[in-house]
Amino acid sequence: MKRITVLLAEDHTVVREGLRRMLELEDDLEVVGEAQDGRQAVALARKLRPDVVLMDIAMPRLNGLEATRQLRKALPPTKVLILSAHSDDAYVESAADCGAAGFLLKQTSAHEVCRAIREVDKGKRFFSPSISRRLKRLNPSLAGRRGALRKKADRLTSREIEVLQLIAEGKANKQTAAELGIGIKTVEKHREHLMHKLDIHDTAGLTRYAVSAGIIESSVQVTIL
Amino acid sequence: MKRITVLLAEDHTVVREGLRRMLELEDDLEVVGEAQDGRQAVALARKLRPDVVLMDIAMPRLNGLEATRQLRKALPPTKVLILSAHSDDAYVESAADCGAAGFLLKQTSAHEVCRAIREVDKGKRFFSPSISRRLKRLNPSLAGRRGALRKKADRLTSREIEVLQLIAEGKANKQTAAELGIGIKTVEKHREHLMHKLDIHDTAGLTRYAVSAGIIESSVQVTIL
DNA sequence: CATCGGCTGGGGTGAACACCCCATGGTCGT
DNA sequence: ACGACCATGGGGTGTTCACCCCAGCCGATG
Repeated sequence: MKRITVLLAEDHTVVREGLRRMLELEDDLEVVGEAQDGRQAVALARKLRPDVVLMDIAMPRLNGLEATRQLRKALPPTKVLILSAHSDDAYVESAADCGAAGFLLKQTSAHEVCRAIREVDKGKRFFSPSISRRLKRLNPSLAGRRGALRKKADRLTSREIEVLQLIAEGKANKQTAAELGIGIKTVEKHREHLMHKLDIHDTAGLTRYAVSAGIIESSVQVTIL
Repeated sequence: MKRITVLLAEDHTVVREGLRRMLELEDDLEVVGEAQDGRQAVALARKLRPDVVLMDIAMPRLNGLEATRQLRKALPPTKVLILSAHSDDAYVESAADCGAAGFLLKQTSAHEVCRAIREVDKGKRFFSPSISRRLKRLNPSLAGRRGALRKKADRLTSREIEVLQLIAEGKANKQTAAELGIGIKTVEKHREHLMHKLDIHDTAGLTRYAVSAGIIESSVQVTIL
């Protein structure tokens, strides 16, 4: 019998360890890797090609939603199951847009998490009951793709959101460039575009925007240990 | 040998279950109960009289800090170990005020959590390293063992808070100086003191601090992401 | 096929900032 | 009365940033 390979992406170590234990109790599930942030999750997924990625949303360096978008693009067969503590409309809404196969709340039991992993591995969708209700309320048509509603011109690109998060985390352009493996001038360019699109022309404003948009949390722990 | 009895208070089921598994791997620890919110934690602790309560902060009905205060009053011998995802100053500071014996971040490993439980059971205090640094900054007397007196050592002055707010609002030093009717160099000096006291050395970090400390709101309404 | 947008770069300039030195008053509490 | 802390300043130096110019490559879209 083929076991379902799972990659854990969760920045809280004790939670991640607990999740691994819970999943390892199941014979048909195999945790093949652990990531501490979104960027690491994308990198590990490319390397390990797991069947399912169990992804937290609030993570340093690259948040789970953006990581999901990149992952779905690079590895279409890999399913992403969002596991979030919160169920803000913005989260639930964009989780579907990002191509997530499911959305679970951390209030869910481990048993339910395992069940969800098996379902999404089979190609089905799986949402926590409260999430399903919310989805119906937000988007009765269920067909997704309401991107047309937003102004195309002012919408941030995936790369820009990525840079925005790093700015809000306090990274200098040089650090951001190193982390993304691109040149400083390019980072400056993204920063410039961000400021123009959002009509916010200072770092503090960008940071407040990132917080209120849920791209980061106000109490990010950048320096652990 | 007597085992250390532990009560878990954590509203996220899957996290709570994972924690239980991790603690049960240790021979000297025994999970005697689980609470899904602060009020239930207080009630169960009164009934079960555990040695240590592992308490999350963000919980429904009654938050972990207030629960800790009530618990310490009703059951002085019971030690409370805070396990939080965030390390906002307000949390850390009041955790000590509430009589918590320790403060861990969820970034901590399970091994470290077990160690902390044993330490606080023995009557010692236990803080995550990053929390210790923060405590020293907020209140040096508490950093050492059993400093009961509160000394306002490195707390921000009202002028500094004033400047911090303007920084977080995106004002440049020149604007701030004009608004406060003082010189630019003086503003720079306040900014310098802020960075030193908070150990935060970038505008984004100061802004996040101001948001999490309630000095400003991240009030921008957003639909992106 | 051609166009458009996104991502990637380089140059350059002036402003702003981080971080060090220094000093002068004022107000506390010991 | 003395040190401490605070607020107010000046000088200087090196780094970073905001904002303009320029361009090539690629993928999607028409």
